[in-house]
Amino acid sequence: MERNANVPGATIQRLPAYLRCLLQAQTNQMPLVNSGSIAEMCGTNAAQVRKDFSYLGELGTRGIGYDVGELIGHISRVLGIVERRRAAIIGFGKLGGALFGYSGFGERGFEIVALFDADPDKIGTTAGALTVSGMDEVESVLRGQGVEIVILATPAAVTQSAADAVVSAGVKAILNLAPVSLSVPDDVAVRQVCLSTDLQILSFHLAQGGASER
Amino acid sequence: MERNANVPGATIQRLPAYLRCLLQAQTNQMPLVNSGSIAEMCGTNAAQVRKDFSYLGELGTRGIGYDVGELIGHISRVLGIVERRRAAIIGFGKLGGALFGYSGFGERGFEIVALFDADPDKIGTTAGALTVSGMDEVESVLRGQGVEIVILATPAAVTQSAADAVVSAGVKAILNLAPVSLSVPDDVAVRQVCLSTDLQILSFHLAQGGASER
DNA sequence: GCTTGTGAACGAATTCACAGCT
DNA sequence: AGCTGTGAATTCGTTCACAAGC
Repeated sequence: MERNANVPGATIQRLPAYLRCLLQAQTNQMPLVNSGSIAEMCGTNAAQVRKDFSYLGELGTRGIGYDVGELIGHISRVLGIVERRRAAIIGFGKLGGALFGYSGFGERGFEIVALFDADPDKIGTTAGALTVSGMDEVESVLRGQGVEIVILATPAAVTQSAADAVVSAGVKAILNLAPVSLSVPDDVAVRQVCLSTDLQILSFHLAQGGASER
Repeated sequence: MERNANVPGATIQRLPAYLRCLLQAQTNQMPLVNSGSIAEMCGTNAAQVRKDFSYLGELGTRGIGYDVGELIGHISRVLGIVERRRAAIIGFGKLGGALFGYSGFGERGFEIVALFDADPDKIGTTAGALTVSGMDEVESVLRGQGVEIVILATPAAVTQSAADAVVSAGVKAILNLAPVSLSVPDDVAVRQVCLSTDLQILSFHLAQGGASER
């Protein structure tokens, strides 16, 4: 849509962290930052920060640094979160419930507008302003609500079929919390989050003795 | 400790996914697999799989493939999860509670042996076989229990100080679920998991139109 | 014949180092 | 003088293509 197609994937993965640091700088009444201070806050290095930002345009002023407010606006625009995106959670168990209760999504550009679960005892119950829907309603509710992103917090065994319903509803972005690799058409973006995986990677570092990472 | 120091980081990050697929193959009574079938299960390609495994040694048999049981053993050994590692959760709110209730850690090499929270109302309460301890006990309990990995599920504002206590206790691996970048000595491995970050990356893909990712 | 293991080619990402503005 | 923006150099990771072994 934009010309951001040339922004490297590795850079995009760091933009949210930059955004977080910049919002904090803004809270701390800092009107300007330079690449060194951003690097320090995010745990990278100054050259990396400048190179990353350079893919987005010429955002700074030589000799001065970057305007915090402008940078926040620019990164938000690139990430497509200038207005909040509508998301849904499928699987309203402990994890799904914890995520729904988490306020961080709202602050970072996302609004949860639908909840789904397979358990008949949960269907029809309310959580906040929402009512939990059943799995047979996934497609219609997602379409009706204009959901753009779905978070899968389902048991592993049913996750692929949930994903299939989500894809049928025309959703193009899925965050999968179940420990299975999904197969979806390749115009659908999937991100896999698996805490066991992260623990195993940490375990490797323990097995090695020394650390150093990312 | 081992000679695995030469295994590239990118390979290590894929080992947990391979392990997951292999365990599933084992459940399905498949005694052998080849690089192509592993690739399909994990969403990579065969050359990648063979190259990754080659860093761990010569694990397969030409013309035949890989023995599932042997591979599982080998990868588990490299990841250092042949015996379960002891972990703790700091921050026993909704998220911490959901993680504690999750059985997947136990199946994948980890045992939760301690819980901590700052809330006086929670301290002293029991969850499963454990009693929730206060933040002033972090260092002593972690040492006493021989905890190797800590999961931080604390509010952002107190996460750095919790991390400091964890580091003081001699723990060398931290999984941080709070949306802040931690600063720790560089012999401590940290992995940052932030769902908002992942949602923002997905949002970028939506903003672009097409997807394609990992 | 089929599948692994691996050098070599290629491509992506990071770091360096300095020219260009303010 | 200070800090950004960026080509060039380097490092890291992936893919290719084929020799080696069952």
